[in-house]
Amino acid sequence: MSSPHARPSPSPSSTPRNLVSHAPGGRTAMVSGMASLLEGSGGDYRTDPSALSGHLHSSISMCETGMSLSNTYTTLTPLQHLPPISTVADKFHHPHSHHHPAAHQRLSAGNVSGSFTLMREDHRGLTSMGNLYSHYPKEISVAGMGHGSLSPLSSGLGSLHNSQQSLSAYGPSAHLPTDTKMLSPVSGFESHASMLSRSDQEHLARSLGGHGHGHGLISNLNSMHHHPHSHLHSQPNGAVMMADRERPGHVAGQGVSGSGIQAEEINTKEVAQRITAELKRYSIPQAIFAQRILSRSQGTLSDLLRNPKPWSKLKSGRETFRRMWKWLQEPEFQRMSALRLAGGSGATGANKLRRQKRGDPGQPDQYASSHSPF
DNA sequence: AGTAATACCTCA
DNA sequence: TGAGGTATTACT
Repeated sequence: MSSPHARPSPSPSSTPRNLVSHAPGGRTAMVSGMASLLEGSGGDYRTDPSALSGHLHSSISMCETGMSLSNTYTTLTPLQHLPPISTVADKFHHPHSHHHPAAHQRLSAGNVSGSFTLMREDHRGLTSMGNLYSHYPKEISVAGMGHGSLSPLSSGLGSLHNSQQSLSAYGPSAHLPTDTKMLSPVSGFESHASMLSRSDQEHLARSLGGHGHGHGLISNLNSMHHHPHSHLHSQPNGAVMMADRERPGHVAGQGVSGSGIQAEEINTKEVAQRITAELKRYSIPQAIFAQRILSRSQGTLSDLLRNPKPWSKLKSGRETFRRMWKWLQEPEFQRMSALRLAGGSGATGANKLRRQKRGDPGQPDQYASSHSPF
């Protein structure tokens, strides 16, 4: 290892990267909101939940119910950072429901935040988070979709029929080719749901599922469950579950080279866009998400997000997409916890260390997350 | 497939 | 103008 890596001399070869138009959006402001949540409340909701319910709106009182689980955070293992990426490859899908078969429990099928096995009453947590988060997301939704002046709900419902449409409102996805035939007959569900604030999501759920079955829907949105059928089910999150015998492999280059009993074909494009949207929404820097959730570098994430290769073309890269996809399944607060814990506890120290090897004081080590709200 | 590093962009 | 963040690309 004589030559670690020849530093590409800062050759100012004018990189033609100005052809992309970024969608503007006051992020820093949102970051502040997020920062408050994660650092202030975010950190507190694990250690001092009562502080929240103390001065928040009464509706947060529901959170009291879920607060018990907040305690769980403190007691539970603080997230054993990221397992070897190959570890979570194909084993995160069994909903080993022990006691309550059809109930309202979601299992965080061990991975990023697998430490938290949350059992809660479906939308409770979501609702409470909705209140907490109400600061920032709305703003961005306006910025992001302001072109159409669509209310989140409207666009969301619209996406039921055209899942890509709402997403295409975001810069990077605006240039979507016409081949959105991959999947997502129903992906519109979570598609828009994830874009809505939690409270909206609840409303939507209620609207769609009625009051009696509302939680059922949410449960479906957040947890995976394979049907005994032998047809491929489009998961509401951009993945298609395939029976071991019904393996297309001919669809628009998204064929699956599954193995074993189950092959989740993830619509990489869909996931990429979803992630992009979520990151934008919550002002989560790519670098943070990449490192904390994906255990990858910012550049990698950026590339994956912008140029997602079809699932069939992926090899080991599938793991990365699986993580993204998995993260999308998590409820808000769990996602945030993952983001925070993974880096805040210095769990992924190894990742950060490699950045520091430069030892050059002049560089704003943005990856060190020293200043990051996360 | 990913990392590292930097050019470039947007915002406060 | 500085800082934070993203896109791009050479290299492994």
